[in-house]
Amino acid sequence: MSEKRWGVGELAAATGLTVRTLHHYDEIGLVSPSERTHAGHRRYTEADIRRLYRVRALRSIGLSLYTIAATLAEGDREALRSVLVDQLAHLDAQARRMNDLRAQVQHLLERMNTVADPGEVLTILETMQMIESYYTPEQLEYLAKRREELGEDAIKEVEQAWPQLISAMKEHQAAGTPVDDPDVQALTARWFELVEAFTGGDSGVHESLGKVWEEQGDKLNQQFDTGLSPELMAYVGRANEVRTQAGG
Amino acid sequence: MSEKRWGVGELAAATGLTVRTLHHYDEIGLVSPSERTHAGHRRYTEADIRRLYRVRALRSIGLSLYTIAATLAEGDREALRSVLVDQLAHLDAQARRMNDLRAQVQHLLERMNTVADPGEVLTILETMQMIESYYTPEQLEYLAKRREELGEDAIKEVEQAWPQLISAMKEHQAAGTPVDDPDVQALTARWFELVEAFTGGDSGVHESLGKVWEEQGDKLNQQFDTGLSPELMAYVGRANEVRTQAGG
DNA sequence: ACTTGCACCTGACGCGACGTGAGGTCTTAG
DNA sequence: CTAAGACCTCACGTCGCGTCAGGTGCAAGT
Repeated sequence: MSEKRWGVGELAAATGLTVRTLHHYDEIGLVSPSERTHAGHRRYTEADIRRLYRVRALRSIGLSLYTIAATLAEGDREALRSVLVDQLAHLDAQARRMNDLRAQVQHLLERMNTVADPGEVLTILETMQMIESYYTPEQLEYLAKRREELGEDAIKEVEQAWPQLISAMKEHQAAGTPVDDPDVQALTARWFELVEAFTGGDSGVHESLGKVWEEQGDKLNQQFDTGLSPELMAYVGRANEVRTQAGG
Repeated sequence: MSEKRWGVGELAAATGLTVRTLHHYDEIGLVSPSERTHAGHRRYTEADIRRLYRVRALRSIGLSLYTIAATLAEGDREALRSVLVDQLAHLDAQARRMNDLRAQVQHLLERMNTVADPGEVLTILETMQMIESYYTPEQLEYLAKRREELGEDAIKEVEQAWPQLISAMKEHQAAGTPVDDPDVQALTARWFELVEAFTGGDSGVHESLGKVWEEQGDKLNQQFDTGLSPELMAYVGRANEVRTQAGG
């Protein structure tokens, strides 16, 4: 009746796994056959196969073999729920990462169309990385903490606010609006508000950005047509002087 | 002037990488220092560092070190563009996979709330996998091909159509509507239309599903309250007999 | 002169989930 | 008696480094 036993090859063919995979699961003790023939051949019972199916189910949602082993060892409902919840968060994070990367790659491809010299394309890459690495590890750690404190939503809001702020500021600068104009002053206040909200008032971050700007600003300006120009930065700087003198 | 050279530790601190990483890049010939001191210490030139920045930029968008090496070796614009395009597709696929997995996990969590016995939760897992593995590799390959032919949108449409179809059919069955009722016949036609659209008329797939149904139908019915009951399957079967006799 | 300390070196194992042989054993059919 | 399968056990390769372990070169302090 239920005495039927399965060999590895047979089981592999039935489940679509490879023999090596079953060997591996046996090696690490995740799914071991209950019996062996006198020749040492693996003989899987129905119970073994049920365990195998559970393992595959948990694998199919992306859990590691280690986690699966632990979960099946616990065997209770809450253990399973908690790994599923963790996995949900993990997959969320992964999906977001992928989307972010995707956006970067697409951005880069679009930029490539507007640049003539092939060498410049690579220079863009260099510069991208340089800006990132001008943050020291401590600063990066600090920023990461801020990110947690503020929460994802707040960060996204800030990131979406920036382009609008920049373009508004650009228009004023292009139109020659004086820096003590109320609109400009409001925008400037908002500008530094965002910067401080994001950096937490860490002046080291500002200095780093200033440093990279001195060295790379012109290049950046040439290549990133939608970004910040040195003129704009100077304009904002003058506006901020007026602002701080007025306010302080 | 430009005679400054950098040691590994110095460079590591400046870029935020580890010394080991720089060693690794040197080992595989990806970024090697142009010089060494007489003591064998690595001395990186500016050109080396520019190469390093390019490497990190390409890494930051998820390329493998091997791909980066190949791309930088080619050095031309089209090579870069093509790897970026490939990477875009790759990231797309990854993101979709993550989202699919996420959906599955969430689905599973929801199901867990409606089931009492912890053992049953694991049985759900078993059954999920069993259904999948009742498809032979050839069948799976075939289904994958169909998926491509039909396109993602069509598949999604079908998947969304199923629950509605099932619940409508369920109501008729519960109400005792005769199987030759025009509404029921229309629903049945749609039912098998969807099945065939999805499987491409591969009867092997039907047989597999029939087989798993005989063995697991009752269990499935107990655990998946929103799904298909044997009674409903029988009802649809009878409706289909009427349909095929009427049409053929 | 000796020690301490630091930055650096090479070499080698470890991870995760198997793929891919290599080389030997057991069983069955011809 | 042999050839063909199906099975066995090592054991190395993958990828991008982390993490020791053990040794060298050089400058400052004792």
